Amino acid sequence: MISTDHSVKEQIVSTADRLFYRQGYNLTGINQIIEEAGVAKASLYYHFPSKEDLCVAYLKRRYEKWSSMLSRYLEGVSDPAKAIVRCFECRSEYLISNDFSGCSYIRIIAEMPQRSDKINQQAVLNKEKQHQFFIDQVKRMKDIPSDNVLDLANTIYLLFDGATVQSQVYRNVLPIENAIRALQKLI
Amino acid sequence: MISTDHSVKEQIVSTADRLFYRQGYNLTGINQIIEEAGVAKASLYYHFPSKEDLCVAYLKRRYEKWSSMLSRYLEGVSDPAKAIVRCFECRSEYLISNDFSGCSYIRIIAEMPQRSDKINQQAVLNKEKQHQFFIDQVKRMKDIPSDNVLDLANTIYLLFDGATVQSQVYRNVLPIENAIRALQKLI
DNA sequence: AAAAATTCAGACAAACCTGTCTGGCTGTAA
DNA sequence: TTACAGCCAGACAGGTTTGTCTGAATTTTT
Repeated sequence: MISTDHSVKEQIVSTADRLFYRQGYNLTGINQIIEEAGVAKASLYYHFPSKEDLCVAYLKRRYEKWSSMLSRYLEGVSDPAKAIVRCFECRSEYLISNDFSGCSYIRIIAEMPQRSDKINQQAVLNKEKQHQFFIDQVKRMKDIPSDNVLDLANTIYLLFDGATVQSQVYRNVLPIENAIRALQKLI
Repeated sequence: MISTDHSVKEQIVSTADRLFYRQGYNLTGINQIIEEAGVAKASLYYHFPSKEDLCVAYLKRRYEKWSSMLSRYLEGVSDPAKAIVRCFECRSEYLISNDFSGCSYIRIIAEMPQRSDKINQQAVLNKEKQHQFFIDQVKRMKDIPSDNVLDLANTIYLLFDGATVQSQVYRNVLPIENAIRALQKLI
């Protein structure tokens, strides 16, 4: 039960993750997912009641991938200012290794503008975690007056999303490099 | 001939503009467009060979709308630093009056990741015009060393896209206000 | 061994999609 | 008057979509 459950369900999620991220949610059909995953359609609907639920699993998976990659980039880094720069450097590698597909949370919101459903809630939740990361780092920085912490974190967060989106648009990491230069004047 | 031609084609484009921007390109069907526009399907395909071509017209229309709105915001403004702030204030009203649908160029690229077609070219072209606006304004600013012009313009451009995207995600204009605060420390 | 959970292949339903085509109507231009 | 541009309604083709269902096989748990 454990090994088979893991194998089939894992195969479905990882295939959906790859296709949703590369092609977009609306342009990826269930039939393509099951074909490339090598599983039966009934197996997919056994684990996920609907495509929508599979999408939520996809967004969670994206966060896990980003999060573990970021952890690797932060190994041995104790200075919070350095950690923020490393986060942007991580973003650069993340986008390169994912064919400049941008931010999955932003993209899913761009694709499905109607709100109040599971998908949008998960996307916004994930984005808030990114926001919180910058708040946490700035709080750890010395000589930042406490009433400026949120402002600085928000500015960094704006640069982060701007750089991610522009890297997707132009298909290169120059916007990330621009953001890092801007960062270094701020912190 | 002139009035009828204008009336029907214009009706198609303005309806497509509204629906593509609100619902997204892939979730909007030709049938919904012709129904809400009150025109025949043959009329739509008389003016536009394909949905793709209609989308290009939509992107051009979006630029016209943004551009004319920005011009109103810049009336009587001669100081370039003030013009940049006004551009962000304009963005705030633009997003509010469009139900926080974000940037149509970014969204279309997010929806259709495959490149080298007319749609992506038009989207990138429109984004480059936004970029160029900031470059032009920064160039007009006094006491900016010429080798810092591009860096400053790029930073502002990053804040602009970051604020636009986050306003769409969170459905409010707080990110724009954050960006304006960051701006005022830069210029 | 019996029961329950998991997986399979694939048909099927009902709805949608883009784009084409038929055939006819109207108004303007030559 | 003839010709053509513009527009109409709607059928149609050929494909796609998500999700359901059948019925059987396999694995795991009890």
